[in-house]
Amino acid sequence: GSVSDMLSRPKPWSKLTQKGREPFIRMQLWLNGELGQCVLPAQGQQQGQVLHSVTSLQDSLQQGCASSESTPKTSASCSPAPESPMSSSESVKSLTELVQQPCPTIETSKDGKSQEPSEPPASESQSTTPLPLSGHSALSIQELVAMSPELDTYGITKRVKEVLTDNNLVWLTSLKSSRRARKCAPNSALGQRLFGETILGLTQGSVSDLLARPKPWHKLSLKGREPFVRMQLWLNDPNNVEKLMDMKRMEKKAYMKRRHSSVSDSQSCESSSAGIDYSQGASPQPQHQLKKPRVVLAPEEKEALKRAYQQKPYPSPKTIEELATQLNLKTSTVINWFHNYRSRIRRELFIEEIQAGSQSQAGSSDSPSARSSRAAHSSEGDSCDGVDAEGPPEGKPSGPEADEYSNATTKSQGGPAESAFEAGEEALQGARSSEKAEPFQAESLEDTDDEGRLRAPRQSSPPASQRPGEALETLPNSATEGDASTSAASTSVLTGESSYKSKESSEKISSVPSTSSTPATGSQKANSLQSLFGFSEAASSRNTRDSSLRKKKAANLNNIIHRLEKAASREEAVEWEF
DNA sequence: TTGCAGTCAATATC
DNA sequence: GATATTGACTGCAA
Repeated sequence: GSVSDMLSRPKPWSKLTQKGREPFIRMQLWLNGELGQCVLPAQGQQQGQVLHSVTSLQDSLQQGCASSESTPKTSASCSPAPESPMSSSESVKSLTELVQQPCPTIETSKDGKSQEPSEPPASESQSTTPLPLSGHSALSIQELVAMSPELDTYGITKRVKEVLTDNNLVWLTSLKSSRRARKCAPNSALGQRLFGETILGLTQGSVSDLLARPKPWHKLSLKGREPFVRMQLWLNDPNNVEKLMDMKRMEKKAYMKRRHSSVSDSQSCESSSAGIDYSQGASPQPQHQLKKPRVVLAPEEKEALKRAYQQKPYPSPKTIEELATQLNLKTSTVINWFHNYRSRIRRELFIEEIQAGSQSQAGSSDSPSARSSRAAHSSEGDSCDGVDAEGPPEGKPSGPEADEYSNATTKSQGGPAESAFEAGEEALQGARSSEKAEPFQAESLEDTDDEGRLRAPRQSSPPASQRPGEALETLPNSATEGDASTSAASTSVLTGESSYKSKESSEKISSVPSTSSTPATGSQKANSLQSLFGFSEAASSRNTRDSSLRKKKAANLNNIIHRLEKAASREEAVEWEF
């Protein structure tokens, strides 16, 4: 079915995602008949710029089949060529790299009209993929990732941002507040988009996210590490900026050319139905109709979801349904929201930790990644992980950080106990008096049929006293009413202090060995990688207590609830309440 | 089945 | 117009 659809209704190259391009690459490979010849021709100046990657790509291709790690199921259909004897990742790279290579000769439109000119920036930018693999062409990016030492993800992104901003390639939020910075921003900044497309193979949004909220190395999967390895390689490339500048110039040139041609050909373009120019921003009507409108949650809905999250980071399906019903949202939307929120909160916490750490360790290039790694070798008592693992001394007051869980989790919702629901306090003042008697309880959604706890009319913003989830704020007060076993848990959940030994802690502990064992010591490749990446690692692991406390609290809250709930669901699901 | 990692892409924000 | 945000999706693992 997919094949039929693809053959009858191919999407233009410029509209295809990397994954979507894969089948066309495969078809092209198949059409070429010989994988070694399937290196897609680079155009003009781009060719030189992609020389390295093309060379390595050819190396890879000549090894054999261009299978894809991401699509192992289809690798059999790829080509009869044998798998590379060197390593599977060689062939893995080939297609992955291919997808990022220019493909001007591939015509995906049915009428044979090349789509390439329709969006030169995309195709051209992708054409370059100037992975500085020179000297390492035998290594695929996956190999590099797999064998790379632990990288300082935060440091890398910091340096990338510095390099880009120093060269006026991008301008970042941190600079936005400065008018001077805005003035300094180039008129046509190269930006995250081109950097992402050419260097990382990611979209602008992903790049932005990645640069702003890098995850620690030890928490990244192999795939997740890839962009950082690419960034590191790019940083190591002495001509990185020049290449990007060239790219920028080419893109601008192509843009001007396209614009010029589009103006002169506007008539024909408009009249062309088959060759609809998808990339011109004039999305075709049929496609537009097929598009699902993006769901945008209203602030009150978000608030309600956040409150629900604070009660139950891992709501049961029934709770989700209740939430969806009462917020008039799709169940999948609520599910997605919880997934995304949990995921993003974890990253927020990491960033906070970094920032707190960097503040207390000015001038240090330390990173949580590095810290966690060091902690594996350091004494438990004072190391970051040791602290994390052990948590704060029992009963030790958290002091001013008591409300940082919420700051980390919702940025504005106060602490888990008294301050846990301070967000929107003013708007909710009335609610407290009027509806306090009927607090929202996530669990109660499951156990009762109470209505009116979450009223979030999608069309209009309700008055303060009727805002959805408002009654949630009273929930913590009821949380200590559980039985003895739950009481302790609830208390810890509410205070965010005790019982810190949470999943997060154990996760971190378990992650330590993995990070410390990343490189294969003694391996020549590993050694060369060490020199290749040349990352610096600071030696300090002190003063991470404050930042780790935040992390502890949030992790504690989220995971204790989840674990206890799971345990409870096995035994006394009905009685379990917070 | 559930949760997560990673990512895209539409949209909001600056 | 560039960047930030975020809902949705895919693939994977437990």
